[in-house]
Amino acid sequence: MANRRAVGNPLALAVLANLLFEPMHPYELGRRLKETGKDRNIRYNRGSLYMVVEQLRKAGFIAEQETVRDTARPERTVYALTDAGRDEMYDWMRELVSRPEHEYPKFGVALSLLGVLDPTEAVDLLRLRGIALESEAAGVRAGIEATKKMGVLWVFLVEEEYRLAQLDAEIRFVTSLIDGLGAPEYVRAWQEAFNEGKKKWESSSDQGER
Amino acid sequence: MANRRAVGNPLALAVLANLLFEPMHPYELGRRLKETGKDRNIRYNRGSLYMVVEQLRKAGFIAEQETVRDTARPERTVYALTDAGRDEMYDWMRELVSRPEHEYPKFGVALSLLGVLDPTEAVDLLRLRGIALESEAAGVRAGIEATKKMGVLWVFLVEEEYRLAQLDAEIRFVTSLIDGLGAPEYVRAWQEAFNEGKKKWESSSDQGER
DNA sequence: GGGGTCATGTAATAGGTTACATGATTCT
DNA sequence: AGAATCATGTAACCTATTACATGACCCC
Repeated sequence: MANRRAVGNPLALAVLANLLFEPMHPYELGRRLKETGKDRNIRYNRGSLYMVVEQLRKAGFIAEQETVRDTARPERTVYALTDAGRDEMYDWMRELVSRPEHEYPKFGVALSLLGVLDPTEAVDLLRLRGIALESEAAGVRAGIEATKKMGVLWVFLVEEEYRLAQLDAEIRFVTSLIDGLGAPEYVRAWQEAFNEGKKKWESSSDQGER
Repeated sequence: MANRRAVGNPLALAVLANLLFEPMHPYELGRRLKETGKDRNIRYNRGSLYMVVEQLRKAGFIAEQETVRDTARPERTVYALTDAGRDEMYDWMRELVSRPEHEYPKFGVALSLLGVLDPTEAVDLLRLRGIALESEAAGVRAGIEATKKMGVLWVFLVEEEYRLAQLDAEIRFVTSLIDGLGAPEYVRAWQEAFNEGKKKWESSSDQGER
C-alpha cells in the first residue's frame, strides 16, 4: 500500500508534464529538463531517464509514436502522452501539492545523533554550516533576481522562492542552536553523560573477549 | 567522486553511533532506533538494516564479535565498532553538521511543475496542504512538550525543533503563495499561456500520424 | 584528417525494499 | 491447544546509478 503508483520516480512526473503539449524523444526531454533548470528540483541523469520512460511505456502512460531515423543521429523513438498518462500526471500533481509527505533531510539525521559530538566542537561545525547556508541563500536570491530581469513570470520561480524560504528558516534555526549549545549548563551535562556512557562501556567490555 | 564514502546510507551512521558504547546484534540496533524515535529522521526497515550491517563489516567499520546461541532465539551475531569505524562515524557526523547538502523535497518537484495546474485549482489544493501542515506542526509541538515533561534533555529533541522550524516556514510560504496565485492578472496570464500551448499542440498533431 | 565533444542509447552493477520463513512465547 | 505476535534473518525483486559504446560534427 506504500506505493500504489505504478511509476514513483519524480523524474517520471516531469516526463509526463513535458509531454503534455508535444511528443518528444527521451534525449530531448532530458535536454529541456536541464535547460529549464528543473534538474535543480528533480534528480536527473540519463540512465534514470531511459528507465522511467520505459516504465511509463509499460504502464501505458506514454506510447511510442514513431521512430525517426534521419541518418545523422542514432535512431530516436518519439513518445506521446496517452489519456491515462494525462490523468496520472494530474492526479499525481494534485497529490503532491495538497499532501505534505514525510521526508528525511540529511541535517535531520545529523541532529538526531548530535549527542555524540562534544558541544564545543558542534558549535564550531554549526558556524561553518551557517556560513555555507548564507552563501547558498545569496546565490538563490541572485538567481531569482536575474531571472526576473529577463521577464520570466514569477510562477516559474516559485520553487526557488520555496528553497529560499527553507534556507532562511534553517539559518535562523542554526543560529539559535549555536546559542543553545554554548550554554555552560548544557556543556557540563553533556560531559557527564558522555563519561557515564564511556565508563559503562569500559567495565562491560572487560568481561567480554576481544 | 560523488560518493567516496564506502557506505552512504544514513542508517549506517546510526548503526555506528549506536555501537559507540556497546556491541550489539542487528535486531537490537533496530529495536533501539525505533524506541528512541530515530526512525522519524532516518529511513528504517529491517532489510536495509541487515544490508548496511553487512556493508559496514565488509568495509571494516564494524567487526563480528561473537555469535550468541541461547537456544531460545535464532542465532544472533553481535557486532562491535572498530577504530576505523569510530573515525568514520566522527568524520561523517562532522561533514553532515558543517556542510549543507542539496536535497530534492517532493514539494519542490510539485512547485517546479506548478504551471500545469489551473491556478484556481492550485489555490484549493494549497489550502488543503496548509491545513495538513498546521496539524502536523501541532503534532510535533505536542510531542516536544510531552517529551520535555518527561525530563529529557532538550538536545535530544533538537531534531524535532528543526522539523518544526521547517514546517512553520513552509506554512508561511504556502500562505503567501495562495495569495500570489489568486491575483487576477496571474490567472489571466496563465489561461492565455495554456491556450497558446494547447493550440500549438493541436495544430502540430494534425500533421503527425496519431 | 585526427582529437575532442555532441548526441544518443544500452548494459553492468550496486543499492534498497518487500516478501517470505521459522521457531518461541504469550494470550484466551 | 490453536491463534496471534514477537524475534530474527534470508532471499527475491525492483530501482537507480555508473560505465561503456558508437557514430556524427567541428575545429584547426
